[in-house]
Amino acid sequence: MSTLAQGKAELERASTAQKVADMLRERVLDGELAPGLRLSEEAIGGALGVSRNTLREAFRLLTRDRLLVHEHSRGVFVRRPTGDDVRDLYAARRVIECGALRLWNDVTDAQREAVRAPVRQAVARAEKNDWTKAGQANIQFHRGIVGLAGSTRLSDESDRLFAELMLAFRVAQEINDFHQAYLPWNRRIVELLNNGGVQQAVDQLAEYFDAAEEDLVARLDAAQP
Amino acid sequence: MSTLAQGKAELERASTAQKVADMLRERVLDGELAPGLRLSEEAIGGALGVSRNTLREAFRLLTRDRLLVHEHSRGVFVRRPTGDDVRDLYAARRVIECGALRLWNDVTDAQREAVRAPVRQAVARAEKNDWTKAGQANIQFHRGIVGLAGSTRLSDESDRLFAELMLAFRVAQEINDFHQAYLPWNRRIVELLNNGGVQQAVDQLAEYFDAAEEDLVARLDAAQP
DNA sequence: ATTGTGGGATTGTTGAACGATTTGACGATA
DNA sequence: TATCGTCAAATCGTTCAACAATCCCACAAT
Repeated sequence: MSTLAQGKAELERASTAQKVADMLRERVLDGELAPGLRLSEEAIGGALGVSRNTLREAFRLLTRDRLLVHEHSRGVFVRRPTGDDVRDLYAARRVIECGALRLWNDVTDAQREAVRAPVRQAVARAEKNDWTKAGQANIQFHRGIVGLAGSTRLSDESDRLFAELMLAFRVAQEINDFHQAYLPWNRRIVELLNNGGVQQAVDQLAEYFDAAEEDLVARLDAAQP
Repeated sequence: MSTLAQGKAELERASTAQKVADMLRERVLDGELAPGLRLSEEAIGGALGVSRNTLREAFRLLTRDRLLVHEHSRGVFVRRPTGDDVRDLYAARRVIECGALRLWNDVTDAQREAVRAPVRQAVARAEKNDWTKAGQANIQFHRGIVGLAGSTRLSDESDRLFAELMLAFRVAQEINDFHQAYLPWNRRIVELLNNGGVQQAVDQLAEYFDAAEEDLVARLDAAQP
């Protein structure tokens, strides 16, 4: 029965708009479609071989994820996060992740492992100088923290916040070395959690957010007038 | 200059899809479009005088808000929240609102007042037996709590959670008397906050969530097999 | 009672069309 | 020279019609 349940996802055909949206999302997060770029309906639709109506549905999906911004009669643009956006994002993360981390002692072992494992991965990958994968593991670490809350809605929204943050990293031109600087913080947090110091771990996480936000805002304001 | 900024909102014409979505959202939250109902593209589009394509864009917007669910090649339906949905919703609220409430001593007076005022309103309206308005004030109370975080993204997402919860109330057929039962809780929370007992207020809020969730899930499972 | 098997209705997607809006260049005026 | 209309081109917003793909339901067959 379990194998049947796995096959379910494959059977659920994705709509064309969904597939187009997934493709565009990748391009945006990769940086191939740079922040601020305008996405012409005709050009993109022609290149992808889908009609304008279908493409517009894909745009709506990405607008929901805040990767694109829609301006009336002007078109859709790849979002270019500002300093205020970053402050807003970190205000949300502070509440969500610190709140979730406080549940550490009330969750399953699997949930706790979903926090610990990514840090081990990040360390291993950092030693190989694979900062791209180390950065992905860093994201997984924070996804694991949110997962402690046990709410798919909260996890989904957090994924959107993370994606938007990736855009901000790109604008600030610090995709890789950003995660690098804060990896030690993650290790400290996991150590504190393993030793029963949940409150101290939460404090560390809050400090991390303070430092990361300040750093990112500064670089962002420097990168764009 | 301030008057100019106010007029900005009026100038920003809403698209047809946006207006249609707003209209449908009202109908859904009113209960005029009952949970589980299928929304025919042809029927709704014809009644509202908009094309299928525009209507589909409106559907996408409401699907983002989780008021509608989209099933491939089957159409869109008014969401019918289940017990699991409610548990998920409250798991998210616990983290968000309890986390936000902990910031009580670090926010502006205006933010604190946005928490106190709705409770006063709810009490006044409850005395007049206007439970509909009392319920709205109850929502405002929780919106105020989320607002302590100072993140528009978090507030927007919370609004979606609240809207989805209203749907659950409707299915459980306890729109009005639900808020009534928990009004005393809100008063106690505000009292504790005013007397400096932030941690106790958070504990009270958590208890409120526990009770509300249990109650709602029970009624929901009883209302639908 | 369960399993094919139609046909009818609805959604998914496309392509074209036209009005509305934005944009940028061009020239007129002070 | 700088500012202000004016106009044409490009693009978006919306509608419409059409067809393929899919789902649903009733009916027949075993």
